[in-house]
Amino acid sequence: MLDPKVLRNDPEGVAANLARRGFSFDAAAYRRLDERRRSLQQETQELQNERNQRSKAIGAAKQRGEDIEPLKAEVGRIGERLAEAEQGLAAVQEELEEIHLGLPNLLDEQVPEGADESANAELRQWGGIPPFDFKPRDHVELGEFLSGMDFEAAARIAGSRFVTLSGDLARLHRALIQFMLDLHTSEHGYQEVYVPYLVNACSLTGTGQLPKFEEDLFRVEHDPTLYLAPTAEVPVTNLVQGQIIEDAQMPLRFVCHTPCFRSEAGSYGKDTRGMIRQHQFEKVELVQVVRPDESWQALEALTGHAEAVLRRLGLPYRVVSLCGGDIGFSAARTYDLEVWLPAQERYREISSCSNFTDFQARRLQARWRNPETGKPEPVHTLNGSGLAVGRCLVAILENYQDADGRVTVPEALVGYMGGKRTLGD
RNA sequence: GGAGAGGUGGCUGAGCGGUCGAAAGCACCCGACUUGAAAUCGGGUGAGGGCAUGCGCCCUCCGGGGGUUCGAAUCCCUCCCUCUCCGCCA
Repeated sequence: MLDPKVLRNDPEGVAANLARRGFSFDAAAYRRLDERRRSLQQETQELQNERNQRSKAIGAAKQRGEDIEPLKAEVGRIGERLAEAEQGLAAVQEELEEIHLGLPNLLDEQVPEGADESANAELRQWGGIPPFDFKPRDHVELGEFLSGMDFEAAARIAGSRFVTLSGDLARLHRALIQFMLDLHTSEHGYQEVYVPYLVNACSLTGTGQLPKFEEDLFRVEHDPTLYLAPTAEVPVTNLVQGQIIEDAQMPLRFVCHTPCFRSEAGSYGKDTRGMIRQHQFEKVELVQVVRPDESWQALEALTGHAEAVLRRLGLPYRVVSLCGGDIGFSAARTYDLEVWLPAQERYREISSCSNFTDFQARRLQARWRNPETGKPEPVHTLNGSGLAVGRCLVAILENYQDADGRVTVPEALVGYMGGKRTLGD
């Protein structure tokens, strides 16, 4: 949700900013609607005031033992007018609320102009593009060779866009999770949390998935108030929903491993092969709740924490700043980490790190007590994958393969693999 | 699923249908005392919004929604949540 004062005072400026996303906002219509709200509100409040005054007078008259019947009749008539005004006001407010929940966040100045991912700006690369003196296999082939990655079994169990892992691959998958959690808790100052995987509509509205993106979610048929969480961002950020956080508590840094569930409606042709795009995948998520003046600095730090995972694993990657047309609904600025996949000969997203500024905080009513003003004010929230586990597994298989299809275990994971250094021996 | 108790300001916790936005305590802020601090004493301190934007005036909010009433934190209905006991169960 945008700052209502900004929206009211400068709807044209808001419209200009949102246009960079390709989002059209009718500032003039908004002004008219807000004017109507204002006059209806004034009228309603005047009538409410009048009713309150007269009702109090009735109370006083009654105590004096006077006849209050004529007074009651008079106030009754005000009540009728009031009910009408209140109804009109409620309708306009509902209309405004709907608009407010549908408006994406304002873009930060530094977000590159552009309509789609081709306009994303590369900020840096790490690890270069490693040479192969053979034609690298993709992770599906490697999974078949190593045995333990089974899409057909998953299809029997659930359907398409699922996978089963077994043996060393299942352990590697778990090793990645453990490694990431340990790194972020022991070296980056995050507190590990465990949260519900089913979330309600209020939480999803708070982080911005609802009301606009319901089709991306799985909803529980048995209890339609619940959805499967599409990312830990939802339950973890909602830890601060409705809270007023003391200055001394900040910044809050949470790390959380969860499964993520996405319907992938509208991506029917995309990434149908392999583990890249699944209905269910694991992620280790980083969430920060910070003072407003520290959020840009926090975004750089958080991105660095996600990058550290790739560096420790020795996986080549690049960092891109998403352009206006590619960035998510709630984000003011987003850095994607893209890992190199030799079989695809391209970089693929493995982490997305965003500063949501006060956008989620307003929806969540997550505030801190600003010591300078003594007042509760919206916090800033951030999150980033640290990292997507399935894609990370894919990247390791593809980058660490040899000509025979064996896979070297990255040094950082050997301890988590019980000392095992090579898969497929 | 059955029975009971309860949901009030940052926290704890009072609250006869009318002067209750709400006692008291804690916490916090200012001041006094003190070399300083603690303790003590005095005063202040909820949130959101509208008008004025100089002091200020007004509205809404006591889990959510609906109802009764001139008037509801207080009465009625309903839903949600928390706690205790019983049943079922990983």
